[in-house]
Amino acid sequence: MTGILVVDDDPHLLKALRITLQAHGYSVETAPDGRSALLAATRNPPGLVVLDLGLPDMDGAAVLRELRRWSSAPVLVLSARHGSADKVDALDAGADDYITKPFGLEELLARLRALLRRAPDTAEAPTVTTAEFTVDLGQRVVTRNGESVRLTPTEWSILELLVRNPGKLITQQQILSTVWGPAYAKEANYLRVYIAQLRRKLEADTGNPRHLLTEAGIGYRFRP
Amino acid sequence: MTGILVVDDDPHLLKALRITLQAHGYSVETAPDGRSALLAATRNPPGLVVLDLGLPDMDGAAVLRELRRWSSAPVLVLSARHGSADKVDALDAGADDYITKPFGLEELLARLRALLRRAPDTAEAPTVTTAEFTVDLGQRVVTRNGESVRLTPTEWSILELLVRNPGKLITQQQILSTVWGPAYAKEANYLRVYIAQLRRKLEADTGNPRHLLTEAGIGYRFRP
DNA sequence: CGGTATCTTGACGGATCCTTAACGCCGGTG
DNA sequence: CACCGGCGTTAAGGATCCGTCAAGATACCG
Repeated sequence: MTGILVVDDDPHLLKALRITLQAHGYSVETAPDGRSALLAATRNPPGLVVLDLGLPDMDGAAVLRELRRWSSAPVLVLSARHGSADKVDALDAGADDYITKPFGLEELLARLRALLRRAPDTAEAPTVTTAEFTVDLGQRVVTRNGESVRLTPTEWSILELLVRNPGKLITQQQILSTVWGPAYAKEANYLRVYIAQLRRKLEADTGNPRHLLTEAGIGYRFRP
Repeated sequence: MTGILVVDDDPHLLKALRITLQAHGYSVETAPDGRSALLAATRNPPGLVVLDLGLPDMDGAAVLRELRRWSSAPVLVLSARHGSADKVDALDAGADDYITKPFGLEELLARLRALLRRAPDTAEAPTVTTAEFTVDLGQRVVTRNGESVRLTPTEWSILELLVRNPGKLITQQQILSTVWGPAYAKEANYLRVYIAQLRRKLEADTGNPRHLLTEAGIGYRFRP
């Protein structure tokens, strides 16, 4: 769910945009002026910014330049001014697109899609590290002592579930029903086999596991 | 010096754009219709495309889609049509910007700068190298032992997808749906055949692949 | 219209993975 | 101390998946 920051001093337009964008699956934040826009962007970095040029407190271009000092998020500029010089200034100040009011919502949405299509994936590649091995959830690689470890699909599913909830206790039923499906919630045998295989591949001392811990009678837990 | 391909059926506009763009330091190629545009783009991949929607031989959107099959260069669409639906269609077909005729040259140039600012540097070598072969993503050329390797379009699509994500595991569904389309997500047979062909052309020991690795039950992975 | 390159489809042996069962260990319980 | 349930380990069978090959279908080009 991409986060969009909408900056405009017209409350009606702000409300309309918020509703429309949220209806299309975006997470929306709004700001009525430049100062609060920069504050909001710092507090919760957006994936895209819709910026009106006519703000009460500061020049839109100034907001743009300030934002560009640290953010590379795409910026779509709204403006009531049709002049060529205004467009050139905004685009050269770091804006990625420029449309004039009044505009069609469909066009705005299409331009947002085009901009987001280009944007580098803000989706971070989480990689969990322990003293003995590292799990790269993005690349789907497990490394131990510098060498990559071969995991079967089932082994990976279990490890991923545990690693995505570090320190948290996952019940056997949870593992079984997410990996094999709800119908297999009673097959605790499977788990014993696969946990053993994971330990053999990842733990130094399989007898005394340090990261893949078992809670007798309940489930398992991953300790970083 | 970035290469720009300008596609328009109006000779006067073509000439004016060529002169203006060259004056601003771009290298310009022109095409009067869709067919020759695709040909020119294949022969000399441009860093950006300016595309008129009203072409004599084929629909502009069709040219766009065909181009997008292999090129990720930014596309700026020109059109005489102001309708919202036209803009949405073009943008969703893969265009990055859309301006209506008549337009100001200054605005066009500013929008080109904004697009090129985002585009991955074609100047830097988008070429991936392994111990045994090199893949030039810009020129669409694969070299092995100093000799260029002939790849079919399908082979190239698969290799490109894998090479653009080095070390990352790509599932069979991902490959099938990006290369053949989402409807073919179940045809794992195709993959087996084409992966075998790629290995025969690129790997020294087909039985022990060193770069095109298979992850049983999941997908494939490219190791640099 | 003929020829070439490419894509699709099917079949087979071999490798990998999942399932299942059996056995030993440990801690708790009566 | 004997019993028992839960867990770890191992290995064998069967199911699934993969690599390979080749023939037929299709698209492309002169």
